Amino acid sequence: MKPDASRMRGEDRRELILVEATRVFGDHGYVGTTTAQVAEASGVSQPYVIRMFGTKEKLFLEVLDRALRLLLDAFREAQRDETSDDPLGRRLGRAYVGLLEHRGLLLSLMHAFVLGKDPVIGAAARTGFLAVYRFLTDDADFSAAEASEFISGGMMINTMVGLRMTDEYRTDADVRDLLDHVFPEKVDLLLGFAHATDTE
Amino acid sequence: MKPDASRMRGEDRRELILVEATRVFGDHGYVGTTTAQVAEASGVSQPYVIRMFGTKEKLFLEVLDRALRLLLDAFREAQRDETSDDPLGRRLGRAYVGLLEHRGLLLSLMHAFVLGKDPVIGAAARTGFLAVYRFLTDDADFSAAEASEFISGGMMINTMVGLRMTDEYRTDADVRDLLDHVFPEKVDLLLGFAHATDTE
DNA sequence: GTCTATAGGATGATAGAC
DNA sequence: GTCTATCATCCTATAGAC
Repeated sequence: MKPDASRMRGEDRRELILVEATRVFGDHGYVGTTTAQVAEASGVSQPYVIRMFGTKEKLFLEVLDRALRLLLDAFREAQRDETSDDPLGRRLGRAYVGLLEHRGLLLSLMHAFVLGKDPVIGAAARTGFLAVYRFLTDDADFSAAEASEFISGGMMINTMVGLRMTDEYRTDADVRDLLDHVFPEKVDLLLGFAHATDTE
Repeated sequence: MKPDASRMRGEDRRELILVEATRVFGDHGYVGTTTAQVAEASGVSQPYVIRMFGTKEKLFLEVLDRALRLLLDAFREAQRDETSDDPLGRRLGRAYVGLLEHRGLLLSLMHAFVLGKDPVIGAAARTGFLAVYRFLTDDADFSAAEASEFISGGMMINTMVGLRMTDEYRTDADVRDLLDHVFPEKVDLLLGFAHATDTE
């Protein structure tokens, strides 16, 4: 389970730390995460994390950047995919929920979205958010109303995942109702992927 | 501008601190907020904040509790209001956006929603979230789908406010599009209330 | 490249005066 | 009730050895 940071070269190790950082930031938020937590999860020393990324803030910015890249990549692939005859909106929705496989990815973004007050993180968050919006309107040809509706559903999913509704409350009838209507055809996927992962 | 904490009695001062704490927590999040910031914003000493609420965590829980109470109060009043012939959904939507008047209220809730991993805050957040959902389905007679859609719009609003889209980006055409479609009839209200307030 | 040791600065909470 | 002073802890970042 614990990643083996030894016998890895630069690029791989960097990516490993970014993966783990994404998970920890997703669990505890930007301020709530310590570089020591990221280090332990990655199997390296805390100063090494700082050495590699400069500051905790820069590390978080790289996490955000990677998250956005993976998000837009997934969207582009879903758009290209002609094997399904589902409408584009549904394909993009599936791609979005599929991102839950990358633990902490959507939640790290969400944490950034609510830190808009922060000069550095806020600016990055706004830019990233607008990039997604522009993809929907420019590349996916969504109307403004469609894009807004799609993103609303995404923010709802992020919230449900952040609340860990999928963990402890999966037996609650209200939650099942909610999940069923947030994303009917992907509840199982959502439930399967959204499990909390301890990063203590 | 700065509240005058002197010449106030227990209850008033407690409420004042809760108001200021709501604003500061909304800006910086639970972990990102220091009790010293809350104290300074309230015009009292930092140890006094701790004295009055016990711990930072308990203070935040009281902020959440108050926020939920105000939220449900606003919903109940909107439901009772028969002066408008708007449908209930629209009246509730207006009530929700009106809560932006209470600076940091929706954002403090949002910060709690993404901290579901935390044993104490997560539990409170889930309970509060479900209370809102139950109001919509039980009291407002929304279907599960309608409730989900309504809440999705709410999470979208929270995100836009958290991103401070309303502050710096109000000239951006994409943002105007977004805002126009998130809540058409209340964009002005949203823009008017959503201004960041420095709580340094 | 990666670690150990540690400095330097903040923060939540307590003690105790008034 | 409210403040000042302060402690103990934690955390980011640096220094420097290997």
